[in-house]
Amino acid sequence: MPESTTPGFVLPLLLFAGFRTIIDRLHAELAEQGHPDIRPAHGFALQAVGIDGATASEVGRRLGVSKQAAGKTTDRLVNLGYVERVDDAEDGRRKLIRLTPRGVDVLSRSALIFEDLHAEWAATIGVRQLADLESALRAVVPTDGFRLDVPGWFGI
Amino acid sequence: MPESTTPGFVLPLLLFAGFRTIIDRLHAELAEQGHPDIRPAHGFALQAVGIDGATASEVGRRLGVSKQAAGKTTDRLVNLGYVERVDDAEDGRRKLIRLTPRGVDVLSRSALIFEDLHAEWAATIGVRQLADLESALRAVVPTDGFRLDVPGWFGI
DNA sequence: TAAACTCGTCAACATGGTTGTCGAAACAGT
DNA sequence: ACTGTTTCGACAACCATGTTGACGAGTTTA
Repeated sequence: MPESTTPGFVLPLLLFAGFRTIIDRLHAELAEQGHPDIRPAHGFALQAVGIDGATASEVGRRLGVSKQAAGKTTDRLVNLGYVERVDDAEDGRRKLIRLTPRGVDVLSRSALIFEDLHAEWAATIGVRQLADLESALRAVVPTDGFRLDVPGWFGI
Repeated sequence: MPESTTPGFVLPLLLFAGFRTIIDRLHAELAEQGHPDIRPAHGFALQAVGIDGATASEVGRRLGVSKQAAGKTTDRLVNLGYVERVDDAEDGRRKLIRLTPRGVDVLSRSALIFEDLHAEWAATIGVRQLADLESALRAVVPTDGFRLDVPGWFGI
């Protein structure tokens, strides 16, 4: 029995490196496809806004940050042309954040790129191995961290 | 053919969730063991300083950030008592950053906690499955260093 | 010796987060 | 119908972590 034990600190580094690899490739692709200014945090925020739109408070709740932080990220996304704020006719306090066509475009492009990257990983390590990797991760991460399964990601 | 394909965007979320799970548990443990003020970015920086010490420029290079950013992180670590700056007798420009005993303590505690968490994962998904997960990740991540230059996006 | 490089630091700024506060609007209970 | 509570978005101050650009001082090199 070889006992080739990996030091424990390597595991988080590998997980982080895997995440970074995918996200960096995604944003390199997006930059080439006409979205050079989008940043990872923007992607998460757009996903939280979703196809149906949401208020800043709701976005904050979905992302697990304060409504003020969500408001500031929204400011940047408005500035970049990815979302817009619309007054809610039924509730004078609310302002609905809605994806612009450009926002929808970046989300649908992201979905395609994610599929490509997923397929690339499958080609590198094997379809079965990738499925095993995913199911192993599902088993060890707490399930509550996953409200980000936004339908708007492929949807359109 | 079942084709129960996971959507591509789930993979990075799983990787990120796995990383976050480990790092959050690490810091909860460290807080209980007398290091409540240490943050993930500090851990990476202390690791880059290492037992032999390093200059700010060298730490920046190891972490993939500017020397100015490394200097600022060093300021915070000095403030928290984890490192100290020592003038280099041989080179008047340099100031060696060295771990204090407290800095060594947090690194060795972290190593133990990482081993515990690794063993926990092994118990949950199986030793073999964990080894497969690690070797799959090694196959898909580029072998060069890890860049940590995106502030704020995993709670650092 | 003069030029070029390297070191640490200062300054200004961007990003993404936090708390606290506050007015306006909506809601709930008497 | 009035009143107290809650929620919404916004403002302000602040923190942590990054970035460039500049610069004096020390070291290396041609």
